[in-house]
Amino acid sequence: MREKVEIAASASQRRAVDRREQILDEAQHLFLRHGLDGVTTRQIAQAVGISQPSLYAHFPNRDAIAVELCIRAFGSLERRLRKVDAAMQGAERLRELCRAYIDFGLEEPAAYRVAFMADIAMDEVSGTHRGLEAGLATFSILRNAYGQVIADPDAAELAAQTVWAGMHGLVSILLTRPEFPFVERSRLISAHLDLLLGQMEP
Amino acid sequence: MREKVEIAASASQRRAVDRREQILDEAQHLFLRHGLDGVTTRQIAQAVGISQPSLYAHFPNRDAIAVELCIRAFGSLERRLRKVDAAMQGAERLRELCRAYIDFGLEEPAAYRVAFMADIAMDEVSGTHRGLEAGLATFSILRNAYGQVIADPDAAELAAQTVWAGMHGLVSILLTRPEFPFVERSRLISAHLDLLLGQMEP
DNA sequence: GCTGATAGCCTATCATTGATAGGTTGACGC
DNA sequence: GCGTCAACCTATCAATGATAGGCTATCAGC
Repeated sequence: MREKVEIAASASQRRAVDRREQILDEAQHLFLRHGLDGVTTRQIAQAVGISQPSLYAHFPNRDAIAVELCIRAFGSLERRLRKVDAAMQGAERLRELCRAYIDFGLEEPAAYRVAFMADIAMDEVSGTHRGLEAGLATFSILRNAYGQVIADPDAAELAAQTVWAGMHGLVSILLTRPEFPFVERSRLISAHLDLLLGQMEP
Repeated sequence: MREKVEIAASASQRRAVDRREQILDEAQHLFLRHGLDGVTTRQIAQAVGISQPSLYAHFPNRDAIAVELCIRAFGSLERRLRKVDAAMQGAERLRELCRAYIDFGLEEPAAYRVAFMADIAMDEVSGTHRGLEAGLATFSILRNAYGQVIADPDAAELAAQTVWAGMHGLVSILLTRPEFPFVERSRLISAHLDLLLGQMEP
């Protein structure tokens, strides 16, 4: 009897989870094309094929959807970084990690914005620290890579944060102010990487 | 006669300009306290003491107000930079320019957000390139300072853009993700400046 | 089988937002 | 005086995020 209850519950739960995932899929697709502020709950609902209020059975509010997508975005970045992390060593690894980070931002701008630039209420109640946790997990790849090059953990942490901030600056300003007369992009990226990693290769 | 007409016109125009400035003052004050998205046109109108639709006699839409404040923000940053620029020379000047930039971002976060982080439609019609021009004027201070240290203008431009991006990264991530466990702030800033300016002092 | 509970969804409706339409008023040139 | 016009108002829109309350099909328990 107990077993039956659990099976039923899990089946129902699975359906609910499916629908939730479906909502996130469609939301991600829409965000990708129209940006975080260019998508309404009604558009999401229509894409899923349900009514707009039905979204609120799965998410407490619109921001909660954004937080979920933020976590997905970190997941995408994390995969890119892990691939590089596993394939390389030392200074080269650091440089390629940075390059992978920048590539992620420029190739998946919507994801990047949600992850690092969106004004999501990360300090509120609903599962918001999960976004922070996802970010920390991703960041730890960079920190660990620095840990293998810099002995002092504190210094490695500092270096990783500094370099991360530097990369974020380039990516975010390229995304936010594309009308600025930037130097040719690949040159800018290379120069930026040289600057950020210059300390490593004297 | 002609003179009278002109006087009257300019007086009327002056009144209109005053009201416009008044709107901007109140909007700036409100943006400062509640952020760009936390202020409604009704709040601005109430602060000024006029009806909400009356705002549209002075600005085509809400974004136009934001663009004006963006220009004001650049003005504030520009004053800070010019003060440093006039008082120093060489590598020290570069470092203090960067520090002034970072201080601006941290001390006037609302202004910084409007200037560098807001998703204002900078490519639209209404006086939007004025925001870009203001930004370029401000940036030119940094570029010129680099021009006095790096001979090749192209290289100076590249260096200035790179360093600017690096600073922007630190400021913007501190503003956007304050919940991240950053290293102690003054250490982080110093390390970041060391990194960005390291090339200058071998 | 029947039945009561419940998950999942719907329609109807809110309050708030940015924005528009159209009328009123008061100053000013003639 | 009188037309003109700028500045402003009230009334109202459409769109948006969010809530209230009701319908229905599934399913455990008898």
